Amino acid sequence: MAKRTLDDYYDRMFQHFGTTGWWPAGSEFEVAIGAILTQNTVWSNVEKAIVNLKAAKLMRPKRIVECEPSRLETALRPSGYFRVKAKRLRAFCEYLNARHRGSMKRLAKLPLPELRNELLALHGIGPETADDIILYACHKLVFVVDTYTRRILSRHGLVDPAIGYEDLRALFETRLDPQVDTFKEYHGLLVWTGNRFCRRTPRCGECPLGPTLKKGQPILE
DNA sequence: GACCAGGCACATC
DNA sequence: GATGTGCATGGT
Repeated sequence: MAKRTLDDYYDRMFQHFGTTGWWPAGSEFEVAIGAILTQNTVWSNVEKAIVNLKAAKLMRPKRIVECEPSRLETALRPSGYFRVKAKRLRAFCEYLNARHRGSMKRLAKLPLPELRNELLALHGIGPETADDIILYACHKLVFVVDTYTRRILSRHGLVDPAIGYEDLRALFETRLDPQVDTFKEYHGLLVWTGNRFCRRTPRCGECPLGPTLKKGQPILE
C-alpha cells in the first residue's frame, strides 16, 4: 500500500463530512468556557451546561467570578466533574479579568509563546485546553491534539500510541499548510471522525479512513 | 447496571 | 520521570 500523508487523511475526512465549522460557539469567551468544560466529557453534556450558564446570565467573566460558587456548580452539573470545573472556570476568569480587563480580544493580542505560557500556568489549563483557546478563541496558529488525534493516527500505524503531546503537535505543525483555518478544520474533522468511528472500541465500518491498520503497516510519508 | 467520554492536578514510587 | 487515582454526569 502506498504511504499515506496527513493531507490524504484530511481529504478523506473532508470528502465524508464536508466543512465541520468547528468550534461551535457564539463568542470567543464561550469557546474558552467550552474548552474547559469538555475536558474528558462528551460535547452534548457540555452544551447543556452552556445553556444553563446563559440562562443564569453567567456567560461573562465578571459574573462568573462574582457569583456564588454553588450557583456556578449547579449550572455546570450536566457537564460532569462540576466542582472541579467550577474552580477551573473561575481561575480562568480571574486571570482574564485581572490581566486583560475581562477581554478575550486583549488576551489574543499576546504574542503566541507568551499566550501559551500564561494559559498553561493557570490552574486547570493543560496543553489541550490551552491550544483549544489559542486556536479557536485567539485565532493563532497551534495544532490541537486530543485523544482522537492520538488514537486515530496510532491505530493507523502513523505514530506510536505513547507519543507525547508536544511531539504530536509538532508533527502536524511541521507537515501541514500553516493556516489557522486549516488547523481549525483539521481538528474539527478529527473530532467528528473520532466521535463516530474511532471510540475506545473501534467502529471502522463506514469510516472514511478505512479500517484500523495492523502494526508495521504504512507509516507517514 | 456496566461501560464510556475531546483532561487535569496531585500523590506516590 | 512514569504510573495511578479522583473528579461526575448522561448516553448506549
